[in-house]
Amino acid sequence: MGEEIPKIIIGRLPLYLRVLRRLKNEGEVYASSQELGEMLDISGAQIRKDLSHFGELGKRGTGYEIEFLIEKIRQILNINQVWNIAVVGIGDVGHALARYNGFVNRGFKVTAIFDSNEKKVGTEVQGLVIRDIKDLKEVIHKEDIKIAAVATPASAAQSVTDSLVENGIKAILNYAPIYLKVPDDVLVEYIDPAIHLQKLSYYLG
Amino acid sequence: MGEEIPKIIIGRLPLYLRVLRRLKNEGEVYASSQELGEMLDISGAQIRKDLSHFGELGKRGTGYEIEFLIEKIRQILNINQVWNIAVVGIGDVGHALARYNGFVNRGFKVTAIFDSNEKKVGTEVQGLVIRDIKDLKEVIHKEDIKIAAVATPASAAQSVTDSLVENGIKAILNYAPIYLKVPDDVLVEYIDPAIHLQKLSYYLG
DNA sequence: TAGATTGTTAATCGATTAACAATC
DNA sequence: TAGATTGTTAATCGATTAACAATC
Repeated sequence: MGEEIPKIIIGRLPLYLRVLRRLKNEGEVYASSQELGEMLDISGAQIRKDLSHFGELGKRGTGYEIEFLIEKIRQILNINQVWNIAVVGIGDVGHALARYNGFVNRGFKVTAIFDSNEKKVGTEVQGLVIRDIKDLKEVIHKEDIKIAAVATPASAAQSVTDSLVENGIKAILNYAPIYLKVPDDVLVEYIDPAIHLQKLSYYLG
Repeated sequence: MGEEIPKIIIGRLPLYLRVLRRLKNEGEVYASSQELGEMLDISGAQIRKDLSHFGELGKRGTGYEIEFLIEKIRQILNINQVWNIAVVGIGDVGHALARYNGFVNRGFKVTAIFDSNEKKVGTEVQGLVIRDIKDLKEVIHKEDIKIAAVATPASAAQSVTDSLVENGIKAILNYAPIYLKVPDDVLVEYIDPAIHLQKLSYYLG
């Protein structure tokens, strides 16, 4: 129970959740590891192994009860609650994030948006007022925000990150095309479309 | 030489490229594997091992010549050319992609944008006219497009993908929150902010 | 009971790290 | 030459897969 779960397994749980939700929507009640594996292009053995870290979640001979497994994974990932998210930098990407409806029911809600441009501050996006980046401290504490998305230009990303960390942010989704320096107890995930495309072009010869 | 390079190594090359470019901008001429490793939070040994797959690219006692290594990695990744990109689905995400300037100088250029909404078709984004999705075939061939980004709603993503594949697209950057079924010779990379956030929230207890 | 599928062990496979001779 | 750092081998570590007894 107390064992450390490998990061790579945690990384697959959200994918399991996504296909389980789809199956549930389609009216399915049970799913076997093989069935799930085929939908994700991974082996059934791997899915069983991954899930076994969290207890005996399936029924021999039957498979996994979808509704139960969804609830279980939501618990494991701590998304049986809604996390408030701050978005910093309301350019195209920040704007898209603020309006993104893929967060609904997946555990997250953008509740604060920031920019440093005086012309943007005070205007609204999706019913949220863009706040001045100077108000970071106040808003983060008031809204009890622990996760932030950095969508500023690369030049501003590190200093914005430093402010976020200083104000208690523990996890960052970084869209700026640089590696962010953060303390060991702060987590960062990177999203950079150019990086993803560069992986693809290798194989296009 | 003829050996297959592990996918995980190819995945790191774009990151190496990014820090090398940064060092070059800062006026540096040489970088050691340890220095690069510290900037990326990986070991120098791993960087040396990765690069050794492509020849003897460094100088013992000195490190790697930055400009040379950048050029070499660009060659390996096939981004010493510009790939035309099609973006399908011009909602917030598609719009952000069309206007994204992080592609410049990194090997890619959005040259065609598509939507199925008649009200959007014909309007311009970043100097590009939104084309009807029915014109996929014509435009893809005319512009010699091999890579596409899918930024449609989940419900349309698979059928759009099928059309793309039918028309010769070999690599897809998928923003729709579903797993896409494609033939073995077509590559897909996935970007889903909710999935990334779910990985983070696990660690927030 | 017969059939199906889990949970788990052991075997395999692959990636990372440590260490150091080669060499700039 | 002395110092530094690569390229590479061997050792270690970790992840995936195969196989099957347990059991629903």
